[in-house]
Amino acid sequence: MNKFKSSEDYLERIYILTKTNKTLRAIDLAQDMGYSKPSVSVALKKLKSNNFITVDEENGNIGLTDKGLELAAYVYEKHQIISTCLMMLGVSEITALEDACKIEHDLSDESFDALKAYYQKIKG
Amino acid sequence: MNKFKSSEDYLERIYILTKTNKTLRAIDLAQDMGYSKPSVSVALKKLKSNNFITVDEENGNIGLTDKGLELAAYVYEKHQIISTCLMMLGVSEITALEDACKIEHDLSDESFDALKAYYQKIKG
DNA sequence: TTAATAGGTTAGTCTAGACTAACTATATCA
DNA sequence: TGATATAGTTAGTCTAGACTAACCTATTAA
Repeated sequence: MNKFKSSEDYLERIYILTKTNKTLRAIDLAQDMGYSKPSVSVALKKLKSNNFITVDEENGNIGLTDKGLELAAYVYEKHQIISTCLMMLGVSEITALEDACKIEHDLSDESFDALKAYYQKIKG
Repeated sequence: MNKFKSSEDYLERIYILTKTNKTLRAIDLAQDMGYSKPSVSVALKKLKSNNFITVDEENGNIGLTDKGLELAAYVYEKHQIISTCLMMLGVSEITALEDACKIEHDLSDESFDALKAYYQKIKG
């Protein structure tokens, strides 16, 4: 997992942006994430070759494959629960979101499951 | 902080090993951490030039400077509290320690303070 | 006295993931 | 028709932090 931090970040962002935006191209992602066009181009090429995303030949629109969607949704759920838990501890929203962005890649499934169970119990 | 993960890992390990071992040399650290001698040599050179550690010219014994001790103790405290909190959530010790090792470098001071306050309240 | 062992360093390689420079291709506007 | 803007790619650079190969030095053993 540790090895794919960057890919997970891209996937999560694609997941979020394709939920709100109608279409998403490489250039939109570059602007959103604050990376250069070449960085995004190379990252997307890798995601594509690993079958996480599709890129429309015609218009360059990015979409998630089933496999990509599954991973992206999981990373996003981690992000949401970690940041919410931090905020419940009194951490400011901005810091909680920042920290969640980093921690989400490091937390094992076992720890995440435990955190999620705790979160659900608290939430009632 | 994110940039110095590796240095923090070395410092934390030096902190732990100098508490238990009488002396600590590069080779001991290499064996303990599972890295090659050259990797450790280069890492120690960096820690030394940043004034985190001292290395005895005579016998190669590694020691922490005040600055190094302060950072190492802080990272170690993070490690302890994160892993303990995870275990309180029901995570196995081995996973909790592994995850804490990674998360300790990412958690901001603000989040750590909040987690620590929570931990102390629970512990009573 | 020579050979082996232990500890450490130097030099060079590899990978991920960012970057810039420079290119291609398409579309639009004067 | 030709200039400019937009989107994307390719090639090459940089950094951190691991690696191996090969070296130096000091100590110990035959």
